[in-house]
Amino acid sequence: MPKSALVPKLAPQPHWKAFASRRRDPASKREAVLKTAAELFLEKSYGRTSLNDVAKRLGITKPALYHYFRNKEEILLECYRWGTGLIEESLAEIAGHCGTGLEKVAAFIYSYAQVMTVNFGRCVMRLDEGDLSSKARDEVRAYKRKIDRRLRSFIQDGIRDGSIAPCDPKIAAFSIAGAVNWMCVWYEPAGPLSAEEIASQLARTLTQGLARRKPEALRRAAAGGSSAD
Amino acid sequence: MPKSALVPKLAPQPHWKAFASRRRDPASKREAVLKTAAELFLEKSYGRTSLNDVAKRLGITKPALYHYFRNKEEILLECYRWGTGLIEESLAEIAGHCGTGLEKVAAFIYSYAQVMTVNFGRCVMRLDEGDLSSKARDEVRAYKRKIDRRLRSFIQDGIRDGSIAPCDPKIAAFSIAGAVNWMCVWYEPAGPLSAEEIASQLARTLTQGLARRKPEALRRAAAGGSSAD
DNA sequence: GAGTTATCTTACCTCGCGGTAAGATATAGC
DNA sequence: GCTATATCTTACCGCGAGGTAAGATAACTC
Repeated sequence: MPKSALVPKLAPQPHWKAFASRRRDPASKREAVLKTAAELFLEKSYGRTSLNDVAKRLGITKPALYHYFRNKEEILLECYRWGTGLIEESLAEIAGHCGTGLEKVAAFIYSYAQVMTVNFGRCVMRLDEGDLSSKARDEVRAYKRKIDRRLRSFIQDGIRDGSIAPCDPKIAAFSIAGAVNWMCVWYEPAGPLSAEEIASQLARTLTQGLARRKPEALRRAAAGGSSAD
Repeated sequence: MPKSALVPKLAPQPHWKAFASRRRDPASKREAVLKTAAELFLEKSYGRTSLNDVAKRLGITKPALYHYFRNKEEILLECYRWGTGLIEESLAEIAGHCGTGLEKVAAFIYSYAQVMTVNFGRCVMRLDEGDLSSKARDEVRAYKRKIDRRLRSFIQDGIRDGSIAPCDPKIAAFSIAGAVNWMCVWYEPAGPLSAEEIASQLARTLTQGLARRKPEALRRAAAGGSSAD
């Protein structure tokens, strides 16, 4: 199904159909609500997105939404949960890999960057936690802290095994997270850069730095930096 | 909520006094409004900060604010302008320095990070542009693009003069900007890390990378990196 | 096909926001 | 002091938001 070249492309098509009929299929309708809500939250922010906006894009009316969610905040929280689920997945994958700390950090950057190209993933880092109730906010924060701890531990591993230069793991982790999270702001799916391209460039720049390296140092790092042991 | 008695510490002291008397001093009162507004915008976001909140913290009532600003958005825009002014200052300073592209990038990171520890500076990168009218948004965006172009040109200089490894300047600039901008989220003035400490660590990590370098490569880079002492 | 139930709509409520009108009050100039 | 003016307050308006009540209607079950 080719995208019509003339239409600005942001224009809606697919999961509107979820509500085309009144057939009983709560699961997929709930999902449709969530996806359009995530879209709108990213376009206009949570605060400026009304439930009427969400309903209109789905071709229904506001009160219908209340058959699938208790209130507006629950929609937001579910977006967060879906997104953190995605991150969890890709993080679990890395945990399996063994290698130097530096390798694990690079893998982290790579897969985390990919998640930041998916709407639910973007929601996690781009939407404002302040819109959540304090209970839900605690849940999300706990999750984010978990991610942060993991990244820091990779960095500490790297310092220990000699693949990473001594540094403050806290600041290093924040700078990596910041660089990748910033994708939420500038990345556009329709843009010229593919997710993989960005992910690998980010991983390289952040681990190797901007500064030019001597060829042998480069070779060493590319090999995994583990040749010293 | 009980507030006046045992407020945490971020709680206000100084420029509340600006409105203690009704002496005619519009300039400093306007500034006081701006500073408390910036504070609140960072604490609760623009959308969740009502003009009543601002007024209350200043010890006055909402309509009094309209003697100093035409509307809420003007307050926000002035916060942006103040912040971009700060960035402009520190950027102009760097433009004077000559050196390798890498050195200029390091200097950029260092001083930009410092701006991100000041409330008005934080406003520029942390507040949501979507809250501005389209005209004001264009103004702010143009300014941000200017900063981005400048950073990219430093990177391109570095690639040309050999101090920076070949890379996509766009992605490199975004990753640097992201890492530093992220400070807006996690930095706390009362925290254990000083602004200088963070700034120099960021400059080092981003230019040199996480990966350990061979001594000679390190020496070479250190000879060209003025900000990492 | 009839009854039941999930689904969705129309109409409405309340609340807090940004913003305004009009009046009170202190300051500044003489 | 007296006046004029800048400053600030009390009272209010309209709007759009999130959310609810109650009824219409389509889809399933038997």
